[in-house]
Amino acid sequence: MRLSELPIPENLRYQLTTAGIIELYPPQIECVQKGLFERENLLIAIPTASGKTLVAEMAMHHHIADGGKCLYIVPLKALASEKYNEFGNKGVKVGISTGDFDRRDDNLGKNDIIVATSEKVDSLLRNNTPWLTNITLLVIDEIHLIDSPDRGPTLEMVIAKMRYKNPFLHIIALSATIGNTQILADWLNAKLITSNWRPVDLHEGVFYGNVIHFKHGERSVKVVSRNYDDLNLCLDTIEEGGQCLVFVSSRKNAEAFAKRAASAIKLKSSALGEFVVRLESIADTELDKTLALCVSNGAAFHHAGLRREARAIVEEGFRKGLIKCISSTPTLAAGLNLPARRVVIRDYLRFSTAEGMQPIPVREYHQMAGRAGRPHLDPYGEAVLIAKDEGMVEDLFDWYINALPEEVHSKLAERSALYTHVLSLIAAGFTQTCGELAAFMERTFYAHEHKKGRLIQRTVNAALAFLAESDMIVEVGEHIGATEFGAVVSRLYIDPRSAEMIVRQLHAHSNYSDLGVLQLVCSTPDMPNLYVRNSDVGVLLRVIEKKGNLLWIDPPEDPDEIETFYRSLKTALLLSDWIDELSDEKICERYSVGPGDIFGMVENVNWLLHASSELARMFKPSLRPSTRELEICMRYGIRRELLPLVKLRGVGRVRARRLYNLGITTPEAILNAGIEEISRFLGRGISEQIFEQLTTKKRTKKTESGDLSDEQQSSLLYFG
DNA sequence: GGCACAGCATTTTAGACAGCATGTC
DNA sequence: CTAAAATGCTGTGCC
Repeated sequence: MRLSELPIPENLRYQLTTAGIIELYPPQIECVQKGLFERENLLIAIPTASGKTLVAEMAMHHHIADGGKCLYIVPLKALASEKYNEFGNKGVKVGISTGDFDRRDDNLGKNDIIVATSEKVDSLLRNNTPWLTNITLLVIDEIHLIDSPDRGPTLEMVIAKMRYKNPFLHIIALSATIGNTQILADWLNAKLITSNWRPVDLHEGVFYGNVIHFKHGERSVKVVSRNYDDLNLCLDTIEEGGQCLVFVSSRKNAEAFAKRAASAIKLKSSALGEFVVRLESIADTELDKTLALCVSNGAAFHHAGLRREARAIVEEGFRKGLIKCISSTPTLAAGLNLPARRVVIRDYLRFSTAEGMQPIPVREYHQMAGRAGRPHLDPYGEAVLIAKDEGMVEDLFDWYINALPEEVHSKLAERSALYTHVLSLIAAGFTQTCGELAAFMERTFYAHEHKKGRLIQRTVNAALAFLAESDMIVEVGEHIGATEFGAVVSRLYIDPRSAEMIVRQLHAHSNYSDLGVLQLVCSTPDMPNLYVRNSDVGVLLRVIEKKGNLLWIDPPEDPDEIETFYRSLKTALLLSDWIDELSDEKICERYSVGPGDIFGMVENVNWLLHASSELARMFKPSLRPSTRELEICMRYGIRRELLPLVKLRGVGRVRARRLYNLGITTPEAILNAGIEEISRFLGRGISEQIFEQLTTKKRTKKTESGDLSDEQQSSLLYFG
């Protein structure tokens, strides 16, 4: 089937043709035949990189041409950016909405396509965002994630809510290959498209004894290193002109492999030098320096300890073919599309606290293996598992290559999921009575899967009891409504249990302390915590002894709970070091984390501190100012004394500290020092910018006080 | 006594969504 | 609790 035969807008056809797309792939043809343009709901379960996105894109343009509006849901912020860029510049208006972008952007709804994470869509639904009712096509990318215990329920609820709001919604769901596609398709009222077709041949095999054993045939690999099979596999592909992706089970493993690969590859190219320089310019920790060193030889590692910029540089270098190999934790498996000719799945066992070493799921293997082979660039792709002994060769074929993909099941009945979702249904006005609530739950995938059992009702009741007990909802007869508290909690998008803890502790303490508040928010279920090592315990005990009076939560009696207590305390201490202006390097060393971890934790705690200061406004106004200050200190990573200075645009943690140490501690002091003086310390351009603000601010203040002359108004316009 | 180091024992272990309001050196 | 690599610790041999 050719592009020219399809009922898609002319400009899209043109764009695609220019990009070299003329003929549709077989699974794409099937989508068209099954009614893509007749607005049949579709569940498309086909391998990665076999053209799912194009199907969705054609459908979206078809809707837009008809005056429709499309919402594209993705699981990751990085994926949202990727899709946003991909859909742009094709004659339609594209918007993006994730926690990073869009600050209550009223123009967002003016776009034809909106790309958003599932949590963000849930948040928009809770705020009754008006344009959501105008959505005619809902695309759900990676819908198999409905199976995820922590985030799946949100996705499931978002789909149910969107269908409830808009009964005629056209749905296209994209999925990895899964075991029980039919039941998911039935729930969505969708036609099913499954296929194993791939645009590039994928050779899957197991490596043992210097030979890759494929289903048909084998391939021997040159022995360069006596000790390292993984390295030999990697060098083999590079020699052939390809690139290699090695998946390992821990960050340390990823780093160790990249170092070995770097010293074996020793590639030098001037193009690579640019990437090294970029990495060095943002390097302030050992981790960054190690990465730069590896990259200078053509190898890299990739994991969540790296800050986003560093990850982006590595990805770009690999995509341009300059970096020859990346060793990675699962970050790259689920994230953005970064294909390589050969993918080595070295560690198929991964540690889990509850169960020890566990084989990774088949679906994850497929996700990694699916990265093998770049369409149009590689003649084929290879996915290679490494066997540790001869007997494992057969096993690995059975476990992964010939295995059936796992089934997907609703996790909505997990107790922890329902507190927030039940509250949101009530607070956003989806359901007004117990009966309506039960009826709404009938629309979920969970109910579809468990037609007879009504197990979920018990969990719903437990959630209702908790919400009523903590005054977030009130039940009057059959009617259920959210209190103001409940409505705020739902909109802040925090777990009701977190909100309850925060409010309870705010009530219990009049003696404000930064550490106490940090300890509190770090103890909520919304905060992921650091791992506590044996050697940390001594340090923690000393802190409890010395700063115990500042803590808001006492050590638990129950020895089973002490671990959790230590973990939240350690996390609070890291954040407390951050607002004590300890350098990234020192923090990374002290807590054995990477710069990416610091960033992630600060971002996470910012969100919770914001929620806390909102709750303080409602329940404990006396603590509101301090909490609010803490929030700002956390955002910049500064001590309180710098607060007046960072209010100025262009002044952050570094410049504020420099000024302060010079004795210039307030904006007024800056004015008094004069522009010449300040320029000597901060440079001319920045100083001019600062002084412009300071003079503007004066005028604005007058405006606010009420006496507004014509002159002032004109100057305001000028500065506005 | 001090030190280097082999060899054994113990420890450690992936990832990442949300609010709000604008700009680090 | 299953593995495997990194890290810590102990004891030996050497000067």
